[in-house]
Amino acid sequence: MADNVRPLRRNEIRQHNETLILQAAEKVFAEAGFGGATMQLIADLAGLPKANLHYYFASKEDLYRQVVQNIFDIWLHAAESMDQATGPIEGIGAYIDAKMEISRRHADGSKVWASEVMHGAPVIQDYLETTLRDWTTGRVGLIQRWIDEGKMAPVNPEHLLYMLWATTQHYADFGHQIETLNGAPMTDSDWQAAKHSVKSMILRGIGAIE
Amino acid sequence: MADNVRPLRRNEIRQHNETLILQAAEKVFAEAGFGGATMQLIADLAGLPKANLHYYFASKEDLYRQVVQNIFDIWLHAAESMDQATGPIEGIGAYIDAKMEISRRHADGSKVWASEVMHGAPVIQDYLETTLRDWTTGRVGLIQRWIDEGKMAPVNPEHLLYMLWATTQHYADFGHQIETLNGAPMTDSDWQAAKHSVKSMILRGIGAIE
DNA sequence: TCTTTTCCTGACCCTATGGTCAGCTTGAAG
DNA sequence: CTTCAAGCTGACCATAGGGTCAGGAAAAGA
Repeated sequence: MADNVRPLRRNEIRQHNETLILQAAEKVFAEAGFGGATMQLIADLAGLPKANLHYYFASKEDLYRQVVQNIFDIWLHAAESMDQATGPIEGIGAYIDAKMEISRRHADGSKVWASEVMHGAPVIQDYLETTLRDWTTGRVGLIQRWIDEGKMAPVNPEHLLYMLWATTQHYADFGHQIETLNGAPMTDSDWQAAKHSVKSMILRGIGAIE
Repeated sequence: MADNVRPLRRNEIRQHNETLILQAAEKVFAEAGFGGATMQLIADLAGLPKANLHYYFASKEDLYRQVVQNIFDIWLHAAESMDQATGPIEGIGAYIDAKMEISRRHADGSKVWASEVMHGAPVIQDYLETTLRDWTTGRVGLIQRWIDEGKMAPVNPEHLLYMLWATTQHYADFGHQIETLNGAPMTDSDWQAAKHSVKSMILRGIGAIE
């Protein structure tokens, strides 16, 4: 089988390498933190010489910034799942599904995000203050409406959101702990069980079911 | 007013400085991560010359290890609150109280712990596999007993524990996000409200109340 | 084919940082 | 008062790691 390395077109090259670097960076930042990550490690993982990283990304910080923004976009996208719902069972159920899926598929990204926030959000502070705050305000209103309509118990909407974030992201950020206690990596059915547990406890917790 | 610097006794000196260094280290590790923390920063915060840190702690890793162990001890200690209870309302309620108090009083420690686990627990892996696993097994049994006795809904005990850890620690680890959304540092009554929200949602979620 | 632009990279630079050490100071013991 | 061990630290070392750059390779365009 011959190697199918048709020479890449110009624009393909750029896109291809940037993606390669961003993926490697996400993993290394997740595993080592910003301070512990080295450009060399990222370069090795991406299979490129270090100088090449600096051709595409001006600095380590610049690279990091883009990784964090990627996550934030994914995060926000998942948030949409909550909107078209007519009540908490669908809305919050779908949001939990979406966020659990992110924890599973983008565990590294989740860790980078967690790390960024834990260290005081040096890079995405402005997003927290604008995009995230707006999003939160909107969702708090939505939840309050559901409460007013008697569709769920009168819980504090902010703290409900925190609980949703905390529980779902925990499966990514503390995945290592979970798998250690579990004695093995989480299987497909483990994830199903986790999702089900989270949904049933939270939906019951807010008086939407039972 | 004269400076009341009675010369410290020998053993006092050691204890005093080690504490000073450990406190500074906890803060710096929390804010910058292991990789981002520098001995110089810790030394400055502790008000000691860098070489002095190396007199008390062999290496950065050694210092870090002790910080992590401190947290782990606090963490385990809080766990005891769950044991003397006769049912989930007291037991889990007390555990939530204790863990929320840790999030408030030891936010830095909580962050160091989170960081350590996120990075694959390079330092406390053995603790996860022994002490923590044992503790977890015990608590799972306790919860299962409560379920069997009809004191709460038949939820998955492991996932309940994860939810407890996630929600309570979130207030420390993501405190910056919360305060940004909140627009101000959490006040006393904010903490009361948080504690109450978490407790009522979880206790209702496991069918222990309502 | 020739020219231009993008892509690529080995070799290099420089600062930051973990760690060492020789020699000093100071509390305690006798 | 002397001796000794514990405590202390300025100066130093070695290396790692972010970043640069000159010049070469390769695609696109003319």
